[in-house]
Amino acid sequence: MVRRARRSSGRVTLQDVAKYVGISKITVSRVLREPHRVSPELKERVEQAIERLGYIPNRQAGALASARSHSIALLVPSLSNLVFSEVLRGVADVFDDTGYQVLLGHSSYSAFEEERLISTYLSYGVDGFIISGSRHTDRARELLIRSQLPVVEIMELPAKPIDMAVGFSHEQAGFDMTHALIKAGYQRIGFGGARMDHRAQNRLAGWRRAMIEARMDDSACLTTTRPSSYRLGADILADLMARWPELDAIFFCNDDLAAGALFECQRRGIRVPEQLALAGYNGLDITDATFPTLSTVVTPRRRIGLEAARLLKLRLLDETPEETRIDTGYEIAIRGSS
Amino acid sequence: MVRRARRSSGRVTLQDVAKYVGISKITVSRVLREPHRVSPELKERVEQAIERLGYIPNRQAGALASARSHSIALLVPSLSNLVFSEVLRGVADVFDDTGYQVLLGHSSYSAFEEERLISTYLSYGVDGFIISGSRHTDRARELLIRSQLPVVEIMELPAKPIDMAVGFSHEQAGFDMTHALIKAGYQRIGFGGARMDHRAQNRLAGWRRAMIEARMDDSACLTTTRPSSYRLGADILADLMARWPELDAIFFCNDDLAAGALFECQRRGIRVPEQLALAGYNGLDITDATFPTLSTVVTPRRRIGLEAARLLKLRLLDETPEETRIDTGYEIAIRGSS
DNA sequence: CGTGAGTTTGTTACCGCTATCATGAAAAAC
DNA sequence: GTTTTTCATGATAGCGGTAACAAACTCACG
Repeated sequence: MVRRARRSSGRVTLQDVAKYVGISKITVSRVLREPHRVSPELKERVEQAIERLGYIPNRQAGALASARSHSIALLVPSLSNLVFSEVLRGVADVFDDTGYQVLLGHSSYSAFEEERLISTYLSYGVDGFIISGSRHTDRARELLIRSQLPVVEIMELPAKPIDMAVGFSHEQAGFDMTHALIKAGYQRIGFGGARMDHRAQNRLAGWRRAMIEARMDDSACLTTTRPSSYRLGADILADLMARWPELDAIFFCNDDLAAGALFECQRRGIRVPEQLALAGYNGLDITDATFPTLSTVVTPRRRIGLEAARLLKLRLLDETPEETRIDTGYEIAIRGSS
Repeated sequence: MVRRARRSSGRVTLQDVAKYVGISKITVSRVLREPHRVSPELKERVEQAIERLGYIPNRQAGALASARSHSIALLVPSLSNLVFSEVLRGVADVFDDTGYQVLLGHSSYSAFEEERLISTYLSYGVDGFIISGSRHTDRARELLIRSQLPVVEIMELPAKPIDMAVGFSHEQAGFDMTHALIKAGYQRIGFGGARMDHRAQNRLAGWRRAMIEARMDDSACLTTTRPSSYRLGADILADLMARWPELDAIFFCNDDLAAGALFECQRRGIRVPEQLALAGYNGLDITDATFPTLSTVVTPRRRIGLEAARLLKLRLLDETPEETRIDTGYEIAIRGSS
């Protein structure tokens, strides 16, 4: 019934390959890691043996022996948010063909879950971290610092990163978009937000600062901690318009909400942008596809991934990056909806 | 005494905890894995020591010693496709709090990349696989079979799975949606497709079968291998309408295309569904949000993830699932766009 | 032809943990 | 009271690799 666990897994090991060729296993190991140090003929024979026996290296053993796992962790809040899939693409582009494996984790926007993930990936022996956000639990911070591993915090731009950082100011981006709306002549600008994580709050803060600087009323603000969705965008639009019918523009803390609001406007016959202007945040594909197209803050997600990976890679190769805190900026894209 | 240089990583190990408490390391190990086998007082002291020293287990060492990594691999074609983030959610829901780690890999719709991923995750010593699709390279198949690990193929429903399978027939789903359009009275139904992976081709086949069965013209079909996007949906719509202006309905192989086409209709002043009906595939959130809402084939992505994970988990616990090939079905949702 | 440097291969000792078996003491059974 | 079982803990030997050092062999050069 209960099978006795064998000590040996039955898998082909280095030793098996070595015995097959009639050499020692360290030489087989060298063929895989430092082929130039092995004579061509022997290398050839070893490679054939590997092929014939179907040998697959055991990375756990390798990592244990060398104290290097050749893997890094990329921690994001959400995988269903397209924002982060582009970050991943950037990271993957840099680490492809370097022999490094990118392990993906998602914290569901929870700092505690993030802490757990950090702990998990430390136990996997990752060689470095790329982590979204700069808000962590104290213990998470401590884990990272004590690990002495290279860490890149991305998306935001903390004043004092744990180690390195690549991102931009969401507060300033929120300010700039609001400012652009104001300059375009909109008088009564509302704000709609969902999820309201740290970054969304900063966008809101930017909106508020711009409104106050322009001596405009900053009361038309509706936020919820519920996760963002198209439907929620429609609901928020409805609520905002019910409470502040005089609004002539709404800045949403992300594109999903803005798109959902646009659909709701179409449903209600509200003409965009004539009656009501809309703006989103992130510059997802959809903002460029809807009718009218959506004004938005285009955030350089892929570039953030690329730069973060570049910094981390340098560190992994024991080189010193010229800078360790990169402001990628963003772009205010005024489109059909405003 | 010439002492060899130590290779130790400097990290806190089981041995350190054991020494701190004044016991052997195997007992510390037991506290973590089989706490009931350790006396309560000792357990308490060990736990305090672990806390105090900040011990984090090394999973690679554990996996190496026990030949069990307590991790599984989930391989999907794409992470930017929201279809798969819901599958992941289902899988994660089952494996949360089981001590199993879900390692995510994406093949970018390439069978060769998939093969590479399988090899990589085998070298990580995963205990099982959940793999999207049933089209694999010969070597990938062989790797999986030889590994003797439990494997669940998902999304499609192959006649002869490698091991287990959870999915449904995309051909039948394509047929059913087309059939529903025909029954609703549409006379000239086109098909628009992108990416055209195996599953998309099956949907096309279903459309074609329904058209032929109804003795309708199945020539109005436009597909491309380019990746799907909203913009591409607009382009395909434009091309279809240019070549077959008489079309009164279009079935797209996914929701992104359908939504993009809808936006393009709005742009061109084509009334949906009066002048042209649209239908998508997958039932993403957006289909329920646009105006009009989009008819679509709602695929049970989360459930597929749940069921696949359930089967795999049973296998990992050495239990035998009652069935190893689950047809989840799907739902034809007729909404505002048709 | 001896010598030293460079190249190629091997030996040994771990990495940090767990499987297995062993041990002594306490509890249960006879 | 003795034997058996159970419980709590420990000693030992790996798991499958790699680092560090060592040895054997090559080859150029004086």
